[in-house]
Amino acid sequence: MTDQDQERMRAYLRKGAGFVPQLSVDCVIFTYHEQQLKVLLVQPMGLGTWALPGGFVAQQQDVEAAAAETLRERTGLREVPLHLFGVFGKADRQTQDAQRAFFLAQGMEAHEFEWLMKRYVSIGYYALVQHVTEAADGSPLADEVMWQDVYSLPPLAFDHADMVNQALETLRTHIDQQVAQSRLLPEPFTMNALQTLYETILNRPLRRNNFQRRMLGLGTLERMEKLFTGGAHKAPFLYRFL
Amino acid sequence: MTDQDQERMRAYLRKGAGFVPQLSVDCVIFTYHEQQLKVLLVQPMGLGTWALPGGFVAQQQDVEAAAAETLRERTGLREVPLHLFGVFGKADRQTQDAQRAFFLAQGMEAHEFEWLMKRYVSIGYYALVQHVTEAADGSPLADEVMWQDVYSLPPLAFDHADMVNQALETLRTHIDQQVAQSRLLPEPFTMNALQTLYETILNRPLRRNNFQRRMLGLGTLERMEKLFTGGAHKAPFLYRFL
DNA sequence: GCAAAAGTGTTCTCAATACACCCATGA
DNA sequence: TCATGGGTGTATTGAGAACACTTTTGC
Repeated sequence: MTDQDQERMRAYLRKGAGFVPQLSVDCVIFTYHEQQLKVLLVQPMGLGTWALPGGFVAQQQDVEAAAAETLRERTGLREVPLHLFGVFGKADRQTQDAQRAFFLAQGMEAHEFEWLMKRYVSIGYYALVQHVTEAADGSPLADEVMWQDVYSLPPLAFDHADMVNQALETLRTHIDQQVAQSRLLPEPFTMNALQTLYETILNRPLRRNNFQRRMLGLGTLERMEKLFTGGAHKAPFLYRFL
Repeated sequence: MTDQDQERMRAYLRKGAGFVPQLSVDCVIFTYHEQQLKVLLVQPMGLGTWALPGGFVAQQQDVEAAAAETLRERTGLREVPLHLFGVFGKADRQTQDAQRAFFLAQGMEAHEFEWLMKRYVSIGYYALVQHVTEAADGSPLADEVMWQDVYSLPPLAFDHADMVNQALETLRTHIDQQVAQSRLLPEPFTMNALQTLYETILNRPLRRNNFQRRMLGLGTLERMEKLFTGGAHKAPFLYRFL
């Protein structure tokens, strides 16, 4: 959690105003690095559990803008299209104990947050973004923020593990658009690199030749010159998204 | 709006407690009657505008349960699967004027609801249900409740017209499951009746023979005996959903 | 018998799939 | 030269679309 977040959080906890009560946004932010599909996790200070980056919605703020703000603060990324993937509105999705621990971790006294111990409804947004290691202010991501392999997640707070799963399912059904828009791979890239990315997201092997035809059929790839360097074998074409 | 609703509404307005503040659910409830795709609309007492049936979320209530409750009160239907189709969270989606008119229509005095004049975030659910003309208590649907042809809607409150459009898009993409689950047609029905239903929902003509093959290919239809009565021509098969 | 509605068959296309083969490279 | 990775061609399958033909029925 960034300092800025702490600030907003404290302001919310103390003032109890300025935000829409009992409403939050949580973001499942995927990236791809070192052949792994990763999710951005945060560890609110003093709380021993990892969680999704989330935030509150200011009274004058669109709900989606609140999610975008969270994304910007944590990764410095702007103009990234966020997509709704679910609403988490079960009355008992947060236990009283977990909530209390959360507020205590913010350094609050019990009497300060007792009135806040109500159920929260959370709106879930996801995005697939470039791998970044800097927060909005240009500083490196703090210790309490990390990219974690989606296939080996630590225990997460509340129902955040469910959220990741639902977001992942949604990402998979919209993989073509998401990958093309994300500009995730350093261009130009080889077809093999693109295939590995797809296989990582879908978590299953794809057939090389069919994959190539399918990708070229989408009409979003431009073929460029050849690659000579690294390969110990035939030099593959390079591509980039239109 | 039913009496029961009025009651809940007043209680909310007066007590300002018991519900999650600034959060609502709105339901787009589709049915099919007289070869028209219809949407359930309500007209809050005294307000000159039609609106979607909506409600608030009690503190101990799941968000989806709040939507189901609305559906049950208005139509008496239970166990109907509701599906999320969107979140409407723009800060300015309700104008102050419209909100004021809404509260005034409830018979409230200005000083009673002034503190309530805040933005609302609404969770949108939709369902495709059998055509019913009775509310939960067995009484006929009141004057302030009507089924209206989706293709000729009156002006709706707030952003409810957008909601209907989004819900309709979602319904169309899941038409097979929705129609099969809805038990909308009186069984047994002819293939022609089913096709007309599809054409009404999709708002475009379908080819008779291809439609038949596609439907039978779904594996959810059971073919029965013949129909003799009405037809002035060849007697068609009858079907029902498995 | 004829028009209209209903049932069924045929063809074409396209995408997805699976299999197979050739090419280029560097160890 | 040969194992490996990369590029491409081909056959098969199934769904969807478009067209055609036959069957049944009341008038």
